Amino acid sequence: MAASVGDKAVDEGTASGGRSPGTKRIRRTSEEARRQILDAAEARLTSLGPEGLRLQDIGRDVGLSHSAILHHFESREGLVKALASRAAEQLKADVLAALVTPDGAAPEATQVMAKVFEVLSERGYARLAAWLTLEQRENRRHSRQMIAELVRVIHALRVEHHTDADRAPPAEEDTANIVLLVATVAYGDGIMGPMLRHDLGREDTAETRAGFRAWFGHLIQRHMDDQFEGAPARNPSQP
Amino acid sequence: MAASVGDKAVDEGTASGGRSPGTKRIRRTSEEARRQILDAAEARLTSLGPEGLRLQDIGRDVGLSHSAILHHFESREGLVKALASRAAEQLKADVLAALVTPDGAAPEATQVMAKVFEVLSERGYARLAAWLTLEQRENRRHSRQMIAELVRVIHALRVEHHTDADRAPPAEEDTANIVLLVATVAYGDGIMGPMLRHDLGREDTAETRAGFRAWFGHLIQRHMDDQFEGAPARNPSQP
DNA sequence: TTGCTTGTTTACATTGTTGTCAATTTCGTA
DNA sequence: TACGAAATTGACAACAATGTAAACAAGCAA
Repeated sequence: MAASVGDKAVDEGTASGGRSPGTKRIRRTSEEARRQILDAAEARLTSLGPEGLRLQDIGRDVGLSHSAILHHFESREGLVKALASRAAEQLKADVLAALVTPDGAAPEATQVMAKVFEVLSERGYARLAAWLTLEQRENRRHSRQMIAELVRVIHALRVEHHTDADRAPPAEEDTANIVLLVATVAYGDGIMGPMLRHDLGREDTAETRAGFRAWFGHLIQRHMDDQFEGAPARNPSQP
Repeated sequence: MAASVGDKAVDEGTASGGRSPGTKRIRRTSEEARRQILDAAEARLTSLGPEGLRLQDIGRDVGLSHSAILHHFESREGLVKALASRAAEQLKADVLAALVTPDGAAPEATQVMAKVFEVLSERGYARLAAWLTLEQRENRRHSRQMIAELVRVIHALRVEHHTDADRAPPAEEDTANIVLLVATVAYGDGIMGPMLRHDLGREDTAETRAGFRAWFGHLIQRHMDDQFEGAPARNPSQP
């Protein structure tokens, strides 16, 4: 995410947000202004939650009056819509990018999974999406496309790698369930993960997060590989 | 969840909510009033999202003025705190109840899992908790106790059922990961499940929800049983 | 330079929400 | 029945947030 929010308590500024008086007003291009505003809004939303999304506050973050924001987005509603739209597009782009390897080879399923987690869980999109979902005002177009694509690509990979002739190839529904599970876990982890880890007595560090992801990854991988027969009863979480 | 919210567009009522004028005012006990108010608030929160939590609206739902709500909960903040507290306690009670079988026998892990899903995902607690988490103002005491208890009980069950002498008993960390995973999925499913299913082209019916849960249950069960060697490569989602 | 476009601001209107307070109703009880 | 405690209300205060309108200024083009 971008835009600093931490400097919150300090500056008074004018009543309607904006830069400190005396300084020259800076004029951005329309796109730049929109980008900055969206960045700040996103930062506020993920760090402070729903209540953090006030036009004056956002304006103060980027050095604009709240009126300028209204000028660029028509209304607060328009800002939220734009925010949802951009987040969905970025999410889609990031995840689908993980499906394309530089050399054109087939991507590893675990790699894709890691990317989904990184974008959704680590980078805060899960919280954003959760909020937008709770407010029931998002646009599911991008997500739908992405999920379908994911199932398609991953299932193709599974079938391709399925060389064992005396066993049935995986059903597409199974792949769909896997994708559904991974997405669900990534969202759930992004939203409630820190709390749950805390409740478990674990710290919420990069290590513990990665540890859980790895354990889960093994679980999925083992299911996908169907290589249950030779696997020892070792615990994958402690190699 | 209780309290109807659907009858929203219709009644005008007085400015500050409450019953339609002319009818006698009814007097509840303090506990009853608090219960009704919390029910209505909970219903609004889960069905309408964060913005649905306005004192006047809640008052209108239960036939009270918003002042009465303030009288019972001091402030809006107090109401939200009480809401969080009660939800957490109910969740804990419901889930822990699933750990105690009527005949004193050990509970089935899948039963417990089903209960967790029912309470968290089906009954709307996940959305509630998610909102409270996004607002970062919940009380984690109950959850912490519950999770620890869950890990303890389930791990005891695993060790007890672990009769296979030539294999290492499951590590407690593995059990913790399982609980973490199930909780994460239950939350994620409750919050984003309907959307994700929709994105997958599935309807969000009791069947599709149950189908996914069953598939996931098998995955977990198979992992816990560690019975990978003899299992055929059948797809558990289509028996 | 002149003039146009448009990002930007200031001041204000409007609306909605929480919170306060005194007055009123209801019910249990002395 | 009368009294008192407590639930409930209605009107109003205080404030915060969105939205509007007119004026200002920064850049670009003729």
